[in-house]
Amino acid sequence: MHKTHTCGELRASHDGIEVTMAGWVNRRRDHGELIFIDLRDRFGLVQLVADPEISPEAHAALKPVRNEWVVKVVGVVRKRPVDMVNPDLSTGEIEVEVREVTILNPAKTPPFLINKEEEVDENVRLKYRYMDLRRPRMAANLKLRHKVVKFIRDYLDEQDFLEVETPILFKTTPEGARDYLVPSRVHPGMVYALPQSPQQLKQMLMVGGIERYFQIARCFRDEDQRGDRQPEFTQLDLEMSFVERDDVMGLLEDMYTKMVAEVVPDKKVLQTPWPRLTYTEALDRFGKDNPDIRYGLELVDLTDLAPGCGFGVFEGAVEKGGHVRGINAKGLGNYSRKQIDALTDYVKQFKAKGLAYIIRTPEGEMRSPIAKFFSEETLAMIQERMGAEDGDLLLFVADKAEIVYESLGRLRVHLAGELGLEDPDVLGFCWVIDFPFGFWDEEEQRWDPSHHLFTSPLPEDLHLLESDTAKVRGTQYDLVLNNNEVAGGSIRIHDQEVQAKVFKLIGLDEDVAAERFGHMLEAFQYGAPPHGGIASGIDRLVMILADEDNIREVIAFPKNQNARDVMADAPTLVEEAQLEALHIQLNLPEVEEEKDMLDLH
RNA sequence: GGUCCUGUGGUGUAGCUUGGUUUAACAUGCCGCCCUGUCAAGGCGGAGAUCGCGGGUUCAAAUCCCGUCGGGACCGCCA
Repeated sequence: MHKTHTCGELRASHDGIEVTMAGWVNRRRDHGELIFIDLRDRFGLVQLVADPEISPEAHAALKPVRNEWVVKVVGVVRKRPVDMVNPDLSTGEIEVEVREVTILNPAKTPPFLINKEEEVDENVRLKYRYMDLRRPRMAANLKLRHKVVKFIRDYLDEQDFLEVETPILFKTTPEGARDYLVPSRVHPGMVYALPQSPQQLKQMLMVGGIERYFQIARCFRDEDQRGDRQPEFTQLDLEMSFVERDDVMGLLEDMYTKMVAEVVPDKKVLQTPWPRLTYTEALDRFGKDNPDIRYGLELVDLTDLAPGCGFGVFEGAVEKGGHVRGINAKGLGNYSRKQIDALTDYVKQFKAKGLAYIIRTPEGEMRSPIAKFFSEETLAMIQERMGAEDGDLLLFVADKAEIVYESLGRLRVHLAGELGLEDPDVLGFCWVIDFPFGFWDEEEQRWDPSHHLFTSPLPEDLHLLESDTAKVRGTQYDLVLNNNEVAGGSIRIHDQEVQAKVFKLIGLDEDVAAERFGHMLEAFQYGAPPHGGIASGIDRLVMILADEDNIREVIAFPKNQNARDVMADAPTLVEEAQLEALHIQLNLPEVEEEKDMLDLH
């Protein structure tokens, strides 16, 4: 070992001992004769002092040393005089008097400062990611991520789960997201696909008698990026046999509640046990199936007041079967016309035609372009239902139900941001259950499962599966945390007949189903236990626990929005010989071809 | 595929609206000299940007216009 102690562990009690330390130069303060160096490793910072009267050789050796050089020193721990203690440093009571110096590696001037919290262009950070990882922010995020995963592994191990690895090279399934494909050399023209999730495999493990399985699984989806989406990401994937949905939900709830207490003890879980909302309730109250329950601003249904209310927009929407709903933006009664116009533009992104409003100024005046249409009674009833007081701003959308939910649900989150209602130290976990089993796809003329095609309907709705599909609810459960879906699962179909009916509903021919899922259908004929499970996005979960708003901040080597690795510069063109071995001929769009040719030079 | 935002020394910003006292400013970093108690050390001096790229308008462009490339946010997409 190049070190006897880490840079974070020396205390006053080590006074007088000889130590060997190694790390990176975090900062140097050169007084000419006396040189101070803050030496950094993953465990902390320690002050080295080079005094030419004690060791002229060591002093001379440290003279040329600069930031981020890697050095090893032998020295003696000295307690600092009381007035020179640095209370901001865990090792601030001592310093190390340097006797010998070895330069393990000099370093070029870093592209950005490691020792200073400073916003740096993300492209630069990603190009020099190995430097970025030395900074406290990334180091802390990776440590937190480790702790989360470690807790999960320990907890599930104690609950008799087995961690089983499943293949990365698997079979393409055209359902769901676009697959990443891997061409086969041995089988010309054929491909493997990287798994979008180990869904089928974990169900096969249940047939295999594993009973309790989990995996910290890498998943791949070839879709466009977002702040919370990467082409490859990590899921806690788990599956259990002989369980019902309460068992799976209960397990995850207990595990994450304990995990939060241990890993982020400063954060507070909003409510225990976690609230359970039906899909319908989530939409009615929050406008979305991934609600942020940390604050109010809930949607208020005014649909029943619309007929004959006198305001044509409301009446018309309801006549066409739509809804009228509102939000009381508490305390925004001082909003200007311009600010309200900005809110209107915001909801128009989500296809709302407009945003009606009633202002109650803090002085008790009412201002509204629509109030004049209503009778006194209706106006009073609207305000009463919305709990309106002086100083409030009432906002309304009247439209098709989906548009009302989407626009007000988004507006609610937007307003909460403006009002500063999103407390990062509060974790608003909640379950959303009783999802519709599927949604009718008008274009494709078939049912589209709201979870996936192995999700079992609720047993009590099973008899409606073919007669009244729209009324059937699934066993799906989603775990939502502060506006993010962080887990989703279901009880699976283990009955071939039910599975066959579902395939039919979603428009999968029997022979197509057999080709794609024959292995599963066959397996289910050999004694499949009832089973269910859940998958939880680790990146998203850690992102929230780390107070980051981008998933890239909790991934060591993420890809950018164009799915490029800017450090290694992947993806790249490939040698002709490699393509030949894979029996592949390129058919590039003309413009792309020119661009790629240029890239080669 | 679409909408919006963005690009100025190594890094972070100012300047751009209203073109010309700009020889492009400030902070930090970098280099050199001085300095024995600093911990964001200090003092003095210095180097470093043809303002992403291309074209246009103009007597004159970082600044206005068009195109293009890179980055980001969002929509579509993500069973």
